[in-house]
Amino acid sequence: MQPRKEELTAALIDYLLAHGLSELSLRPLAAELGTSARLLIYHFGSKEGLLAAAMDAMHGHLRSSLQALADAHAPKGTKPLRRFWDWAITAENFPYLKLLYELQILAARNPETYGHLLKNHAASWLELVKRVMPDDERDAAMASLPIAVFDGLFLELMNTGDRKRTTHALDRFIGLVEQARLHRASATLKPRSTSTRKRGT
Amino acid sequence: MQPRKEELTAALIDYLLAHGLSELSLRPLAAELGTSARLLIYHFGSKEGLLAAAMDAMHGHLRSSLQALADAHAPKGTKPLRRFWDWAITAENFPYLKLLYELQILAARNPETYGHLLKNHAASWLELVKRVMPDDERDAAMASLPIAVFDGLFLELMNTGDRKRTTHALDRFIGLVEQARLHRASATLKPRSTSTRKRGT
DNA sequence: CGTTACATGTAACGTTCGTTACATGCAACC
DNA sequence: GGTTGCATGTAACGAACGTTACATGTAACG
Repeated sequence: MQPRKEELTAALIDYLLAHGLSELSLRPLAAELGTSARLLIYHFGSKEGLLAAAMDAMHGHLRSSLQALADAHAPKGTKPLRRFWDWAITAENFPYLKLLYELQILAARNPETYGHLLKNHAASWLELVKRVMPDDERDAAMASLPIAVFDGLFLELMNTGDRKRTTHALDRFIGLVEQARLHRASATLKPRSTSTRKRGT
Repeated sequence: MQPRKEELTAALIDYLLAHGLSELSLRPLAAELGTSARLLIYHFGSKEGLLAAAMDAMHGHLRSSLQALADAHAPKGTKPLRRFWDWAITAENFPYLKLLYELQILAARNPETYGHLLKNHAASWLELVKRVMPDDERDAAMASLPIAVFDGLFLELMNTGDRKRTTHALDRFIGLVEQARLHRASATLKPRSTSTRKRGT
């Protein structure tokens, strides 16, 4: 790729992170990048090619950042979901994820316009969650739940900006799951009063 | 309101439910409604007025439907969150909520364009959740959690259409909360082994 | 019958959209 | 030094956008 195109792609990403996808227009974009609509088409072929290049670069960035998260050794006792959350709400990563959620909504309504841009990150996230989850919780419904909690809290963070409350709520969820896990473990060790009692009648 | 305008509003709502907000254009809309862009402006004053009228009617519809849900007597033992979910994924209500989520995302990015249309249903939902929640769980973080679960699962339902898995995941969450509640209750009745033990050293 | 109010049709306005035609600069390479 | 290839400027294209001007139809009411 020509160096000029790479420069433009980087600036383009910043623009998209700041302005979103739904009202993107070549001329205002070009004005802010200090170039012209003519050149954007020249470098990227079309508006769709421009978006594709930008989203490709974004996915690359996110993938390497996720890899760095996976490589870093976890502070002991920190739950994976919480680590993922902390990673996601970083000043650096938050705008990227925000844009992905926006894209997901747009793609749900207009697949022919935005579908191409959406690598199936939802599916890959689900696999990621399943990988870190204990075996006894590895069914689709239980894997959906942490993702939904993450999605829902991230949405609320997008709309309210309240990092403290959303993070607190996530910790509550983690606490619920942990408590259930401990409860289940103790019930297995000494199956005394739980569900071994005959059903009433 | 003139009768013709009411007819148009009803048809307009159907169109918006089917096509979404982000790519709305007067002429295609008018063509499908069997009228003209000229008349849409005539009746609604402007495109923004048209959207405002449509969203107003939508909120009215949702409010009365929610009221009906509140008035109906709950099947005994059904958790409020599950009742709300069942209500939300109804064939009738689902498109409305889908549009509200779409609007919320768009408004988060372009408040000046879509902000007006967004009655603060997020806040009112949060109040609703707080109202049905036991006292000991009534802090903001714990109230955020059911909403986030609902939002996240609804998002996933929007994107995958998998009613079964998302509903199952919701039941899992309800189970977690219920289990924690029971656990807490028993710990209160016989505070024997939980947290009364001295911290180790 | 004339007036009034709602409704509609035709046509255009000015703007912005993505895209293209055409010409030109600039640096490197043979 | 001429050729080649990337980069850029100017200008316009046709289409679609929201909106408006102007004329007309229709039915109710005095």
